[in-house]
Amino acid sequence: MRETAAAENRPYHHGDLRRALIDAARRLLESEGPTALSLRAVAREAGVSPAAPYHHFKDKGELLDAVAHEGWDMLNAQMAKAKAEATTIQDKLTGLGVSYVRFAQANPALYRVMYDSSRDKEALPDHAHMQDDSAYCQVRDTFIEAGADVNNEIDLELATNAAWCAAHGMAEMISFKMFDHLKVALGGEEAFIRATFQHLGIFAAARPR
Amino acid sequence: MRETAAAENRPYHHGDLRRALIDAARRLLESEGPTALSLRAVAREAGVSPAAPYHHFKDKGELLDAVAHEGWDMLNAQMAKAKAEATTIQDKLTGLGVSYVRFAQANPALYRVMYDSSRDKEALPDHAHMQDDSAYCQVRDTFIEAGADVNNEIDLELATNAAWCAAHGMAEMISFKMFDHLKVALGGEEAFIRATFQHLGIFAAARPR
DNA sequence: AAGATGATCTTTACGCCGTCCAGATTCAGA
DNA sequence: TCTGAATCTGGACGGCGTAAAGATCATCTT
Repeated sequence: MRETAAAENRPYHHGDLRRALIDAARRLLESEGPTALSLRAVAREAGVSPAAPYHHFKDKGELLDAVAHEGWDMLNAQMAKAKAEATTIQDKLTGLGVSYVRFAQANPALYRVMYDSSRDKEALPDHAHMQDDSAYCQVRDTFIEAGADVNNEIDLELATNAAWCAAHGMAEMISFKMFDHLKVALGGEEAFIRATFQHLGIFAAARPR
Repeated sequence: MRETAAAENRPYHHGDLRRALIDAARRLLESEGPTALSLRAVAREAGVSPAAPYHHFKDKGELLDAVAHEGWDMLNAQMAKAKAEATTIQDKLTGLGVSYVRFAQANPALYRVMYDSSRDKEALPDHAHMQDDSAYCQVRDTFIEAGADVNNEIDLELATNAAWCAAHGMAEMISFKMFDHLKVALGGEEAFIRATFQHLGIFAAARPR
């Protein structure tokens, strides 16, 4: 008797069920949305019994955490690419912000999981803002490149936080239909994002003070 | 046989079960958080059978919508109060932003429900941004009072949207522990909010352009 | 090589959930 | 007063997260 999903032939026990579960979860997240993502559905998609995941994750939340972790890694990578491709400091800053919003827009369900699992712990995961290649550090470093005062740690963090607020706020707003006419008037979504950032100042110009 | 919750003696059928259900939901939301808010629990809290709510709401989502609606009304009122109490235009703008964030902070579960039920419809509810007393219109009007060009509708909407992004982003960030040391360093949460807004420009100064 | 050990997976079960349906109760209008 | 509609109850269904107990299988010890 064959499983319908992605199993085919299982070598010993499964091989790497943990990996398979995370992949199945991300597949379901894309295709069915966040509300349809149940532990049982993930197990089903991976071709395994409903209780099997408990040997790899303490509970559903821990599986979601693992999915969120990969989301942050993807976001960090995408922003690094955006920064690398930009030439001027100005472009780097704006590019980072636009890249952030575009990620949220391209992976809305994943983006939601990333913040939901953060909110439970009342903290963004460390690798999302503490490691060298993190989105947070990339923004902060760009502010430094732009001439921000390295010695004023507080102000540097404030600026980075402000940028994060702007980007996250924009990421949540852009999917609301109420702004569609602005996108049209400005000639596309990216123009809308850039225009909003311009009003917020922070991504449009480095503001060493 | 008496119910344990808030029923006591029911006159005819219940009186106004719709009202009672919304109140029960908000009570549970405050005390138990958003994850614990099930339709059955709400019915239980209201002292009524699990199927009773279906005579007043199409499904769970519609009950949540009603709760969200009251949340937006509360937010609009709180922001109107903040604006009325401020004297200068500067104070009005900053006060609106601070008031928004404070609301989200004081009612985190309600704030979550407000945006979750919006996201499902891909639109903020009309009364949250279209009526005269809405938070959106209050911010926009203040920009006008501050000298924004009334004829440039697009730019005015962009500015208002930008302000909303900043406030919402800040509202989501402020509960993360990773910023606690900034709150301490700046001498309180409100100072942290104001300093961040200052970096974002938009709430710190009207920016007619 | 053989058997023990422990990790992995399945089966079964429990209580909670959202929702539907059939019947009871009560209100309102003729 | 009778009738019909609105409101509420009780019970049922399938899906959920998760725990416990048993089966299976890779690996380690001797």
